[in-house]
Amino acid sequence: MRAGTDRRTPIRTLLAGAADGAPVRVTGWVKTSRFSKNVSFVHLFDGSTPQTVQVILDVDQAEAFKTRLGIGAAVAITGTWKASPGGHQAFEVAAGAIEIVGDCDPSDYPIQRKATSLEHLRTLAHLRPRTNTFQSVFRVRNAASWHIHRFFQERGFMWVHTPIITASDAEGAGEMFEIVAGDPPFFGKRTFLTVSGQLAVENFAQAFTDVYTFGPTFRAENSHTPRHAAEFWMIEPEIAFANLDDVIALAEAFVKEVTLATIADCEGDFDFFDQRIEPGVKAAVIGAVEQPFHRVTWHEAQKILVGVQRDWEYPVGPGTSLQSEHERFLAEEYFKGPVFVTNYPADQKAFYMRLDDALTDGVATVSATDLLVPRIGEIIGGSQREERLDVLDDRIRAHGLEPEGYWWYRDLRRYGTTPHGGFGLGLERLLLWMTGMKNIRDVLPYPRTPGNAEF
RNA sequence: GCCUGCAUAGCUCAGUUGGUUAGAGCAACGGACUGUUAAUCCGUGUGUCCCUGGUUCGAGUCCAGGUGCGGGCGCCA
Repeated sequence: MRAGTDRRTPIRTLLAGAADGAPVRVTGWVKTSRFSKNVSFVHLFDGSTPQTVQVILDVDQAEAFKTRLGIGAAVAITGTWKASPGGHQAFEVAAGAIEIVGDCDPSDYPIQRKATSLEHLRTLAHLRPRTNTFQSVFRVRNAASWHIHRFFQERGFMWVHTPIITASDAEGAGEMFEIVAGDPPFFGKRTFLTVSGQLAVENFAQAFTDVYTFGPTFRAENSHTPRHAAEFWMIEPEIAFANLDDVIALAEAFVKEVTLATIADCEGDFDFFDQRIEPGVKAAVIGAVEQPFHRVTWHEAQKILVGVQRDWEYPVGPGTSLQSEHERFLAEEYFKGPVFVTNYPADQKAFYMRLDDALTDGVATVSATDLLVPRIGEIIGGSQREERLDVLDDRIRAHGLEPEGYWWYRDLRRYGTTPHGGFGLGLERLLLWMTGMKNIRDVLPYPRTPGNAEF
């Protein structure tokens, strides 16, 4: 019986430099295998790296196990780490003992040793993590999540676990899923799944100064696009004693550092995206974050759009709103990189965004910003918050809401309030941008979209 | 929610103006061969042509409805 410490050596660790001749125990799943008269090869993956490890079988081992070492089989192999005569790897495992831990019949295993469409793999959400693409996607998702926390923690931000269940039924960010448990209602009032932790986290910013949330968020919108999901993960920092410029500076530093650190951690995965998913994406993303992000006011952006000779599907200019086609033009063609659009008309934005002191071209604006990136469009929405109670009340009423319903949010404006702000960033949209993946359903482990919650 | 496209073998697809036994590549399986690398070569099998109804001598093909999936737009992250 093996000792607990001998459970396995991750393939990533082996490839990073195990000693020649060292005894190893490698566990994983068969990626491919080739059998011939003299020597046979089995390639294993275990999720620790995009690379496989090659295992060498002698004639007797091949004869004994060849029918059980097809794609998908779970195996544990003890053997020796030794230099490889083959051209594609420096070292390999010479098999000693071979254990078939879990058989897998290739004739009806849904994952094939060939290219398979992402659409088809969505119907195999339980098995697609074993494919190259999803191995890379979810390693990158993990690395990005880690660097998101690291970015904030290194700067003294406190992670606040804002509630999933909320009674704020008008957070202004979309349709909500209602919780129907209990009759009378379990919580004594109507409750919903959160669409944003922002209102809740603002309170903590007025106590801990720099805070953030990072967790699942829910929208009951009937959206059918590659960029929308009913359940997604959002990062929402909130900072006190801060204005819109501080929020933008934070957002820019955040996107840049998280992106570069994630790519540095997952070089092999990004090489895969670059070669198989979106040619050129790696250099384009790195290039984008090595320069200052552009910045333009909403009114300036409209002037740019009006000056372009183009048949817009939607109108541009004063009184219009930025549509997807306009956002993509600004990020992809005009600025050719990430761009912050600021100071949107007040009637286009949520009630909690701070009203600017002066009108622009006769239009009331708010200290809000969206970060637009090529291919994706908006990945960040943020603002300075309205800290003046009388203005906030006017804005709440202007949105057809009742100030009384926001009594605790309003309280913050009465007791030692500060100028403050923050932003929300969709994790999946950041991942789409970094990796070149095209559909949000392919960067969520088990995507929830209208009509789809099978897994 | 609006608009639009698609549905044929395990997967990706072709299938002509409606015509008789519906095809290819890959995968799988069998064999040969090879320190192989998405190996290569030879061979083998594979179908509720999404469902229901209609038109027709005859429907994978045309029509209607339904179902499923994708894409564009809106909402937003």
